[in-house]
Amino acid sequence: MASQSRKKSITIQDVARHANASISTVSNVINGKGYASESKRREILRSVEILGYVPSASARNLALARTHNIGFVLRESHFTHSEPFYTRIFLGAEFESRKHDHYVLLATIPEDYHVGVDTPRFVRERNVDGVIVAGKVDTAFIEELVSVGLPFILVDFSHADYPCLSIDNRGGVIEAVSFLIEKRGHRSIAFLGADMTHPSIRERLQGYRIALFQAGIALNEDHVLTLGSASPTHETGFRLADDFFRMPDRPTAVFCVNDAMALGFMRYAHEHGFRIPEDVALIGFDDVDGAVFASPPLTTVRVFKEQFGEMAMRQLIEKVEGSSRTDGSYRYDRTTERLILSTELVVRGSA
Amino acid sequence: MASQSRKKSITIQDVARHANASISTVSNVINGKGYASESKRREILRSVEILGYVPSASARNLALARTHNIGFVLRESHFTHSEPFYTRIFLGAEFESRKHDHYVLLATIPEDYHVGVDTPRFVRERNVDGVIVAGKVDTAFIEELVSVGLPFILVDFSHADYPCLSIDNRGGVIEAVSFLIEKRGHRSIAFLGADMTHPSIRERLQGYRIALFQAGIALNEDHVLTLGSASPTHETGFRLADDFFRMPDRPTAVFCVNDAMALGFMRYAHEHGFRIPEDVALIGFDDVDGAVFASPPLTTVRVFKEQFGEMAMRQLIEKVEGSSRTDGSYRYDRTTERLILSTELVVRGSA
DNA sequence: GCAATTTATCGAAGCGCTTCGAGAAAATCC
DNA sequence: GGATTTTCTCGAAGCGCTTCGATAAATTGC
Repeated sequence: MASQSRKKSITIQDVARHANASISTVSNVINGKGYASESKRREILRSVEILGYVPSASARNLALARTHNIGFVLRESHFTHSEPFYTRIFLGAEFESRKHDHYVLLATIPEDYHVGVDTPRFVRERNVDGVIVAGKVDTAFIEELVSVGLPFILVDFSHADYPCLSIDNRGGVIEAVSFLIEKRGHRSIAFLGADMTHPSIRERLQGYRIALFQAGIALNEDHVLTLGSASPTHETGFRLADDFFRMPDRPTAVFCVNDAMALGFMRYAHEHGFRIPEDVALIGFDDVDGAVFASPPLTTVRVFKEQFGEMAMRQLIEKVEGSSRTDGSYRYDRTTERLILSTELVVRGSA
Repeated sequence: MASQSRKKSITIQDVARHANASISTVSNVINGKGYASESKRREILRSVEILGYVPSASARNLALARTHNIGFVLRESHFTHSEPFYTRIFLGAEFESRKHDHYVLLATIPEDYHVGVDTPRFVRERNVDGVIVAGKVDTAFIEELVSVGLPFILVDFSHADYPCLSIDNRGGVIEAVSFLIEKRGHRSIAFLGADMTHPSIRERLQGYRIALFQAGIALNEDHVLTLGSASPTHETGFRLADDFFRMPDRPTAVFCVNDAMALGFMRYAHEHGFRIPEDVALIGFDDVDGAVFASPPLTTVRVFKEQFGEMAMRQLIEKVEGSSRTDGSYRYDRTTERLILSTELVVRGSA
């Protein structure tokens, strides 16, 4: 059974000996640098094949002062809810990282971050070449990243002038709300939100306002229901639904700031005998997995999450590679500082 | 703005110089090995503090021929569905890994695995000290792991004689079904399943049988509804619900092999006007996030997923550490080969 | 045809760390 | 008090890789 002797892994030395070449030549051939005669190259490659040589990452990293790791950071609460949204982004990033021969190290940080205490191990140990920060995090963390000089990119969040990748929140909401107005004939539409300090959520609110404005509908502030600083969760949606259905002159449609809330809203409706979309039309944002399984399936604004993660990873690696070339110092590339990913309205049964 | 010069990171050399000691002494003090006078030790520690020294993982790994990485492998489909079940296990593992100063590298492999082609990069490059395999994977992969001599542990799966960690599937189902019988007075209970080749699912079926037997209820094979080799997904649950509700002499309660299926079943019921638990009582397995938000909230068998991941990580690291000490060869510790985690019945509205 | 390039190949120094002796100094033993 | 043993400290040899010259051979230029 599985008693296995530790295999002495074969090194570049072995290849060199086997191919009758020097270590440096082998290294060059493998990395496609420098010169090498066709014959030598072939022989070395053959030896690599025969011996099954695979370079040691540790050794290479040590020599290159690179780690080939990218850190991925989110807030604890995001991951603990196994938030499908960020999970997908993570997935996209992970996927992309392989193409570039990088690994992704994950870490979570608490909501209120304390520099030093909560510092992810991989930044303390400088065990990553760059960091992807997903979602809203304590800005103290971002500043720490800056101070240790680690390249990073913010995803679905923004802060000061740092490079970031955002969703087209405004555009997405405008499309959704305009759809309710133009295609479905609603004139009275509520906005349900939470955590209104979040940049993305503010943008969604803006989108809502703009869409109403464009349609010439006066904004009724009573139609904007938010739960202070609560997170936009299923639970929050459920609670706001309670407020909503008690409204005297209740709107005929609802836009929820994300799908989790929309689903919570939907559950409330179910449990209280309100019908969707007959009694109230509902649109969410994100297009999470559960959206399509809801009954009725949720109409929502789709965000291409995997693509989002991929993009972030690509941007970051580009920056990292760039910076390692011009050794000494690097500068963020102004042209790719802020990217915006567009969304797509997915019309299903709820609206 | 963020133009930042690459900081020359400080090394053990710097500490040695600053503390007026030799490199080897510094190394010893840091790792708590060998001898060191109290004065020297203090001085060195102080220098470490002042200079903010953090050992380079690459260098240490190279010297120790260890990576301090643990691989976590699942099937693509599992992760693509952002399967909350495995995500949680991953989380637990990730969490535990930090305590032991390890990182977790994630990889997915396709359903039908081809040795060599699909080999996760970290096993090809021997970039991990051990591997956690979550869920059912192609056995070819497991055999590859054996052949390269990488320690591993199977989670929620088992194969041959390899170390594994399982859920108490049998016990969990027995508790659930007995509950339906004894506390809720059901005498006719259906079993909905899928992917019946999966060890865990077979065990659940066994549990179902045992519970009926214990209650002196004759097993009616027609009450076991399965969808060949399909996965136990939301969709599968939905489809089997259709079969179920068309049954001439339909049972009064249903046990679904997991929550995803139960939720799918529930959606079907909703959409077709059947009421839960009035028309049919429903119990799932896993206690996924969505279970509590369903209406009615789903009664289910809770699996402690995070704990599951933690446990797997602890086991694996123990094995890895052990093996690196007795250099040369290691042997699996027979006493911890197969661990079983118990479950808990969570009674909510659906039964 | 000889200097100037370009191409090939290699040895050796280093990346930052661990660890194995070896040599001193201090403590312990009869 | 001399022989052991224990404690302390350090230099140096790796770990497997990249890379910077150096050297030599082949190619080019005029």
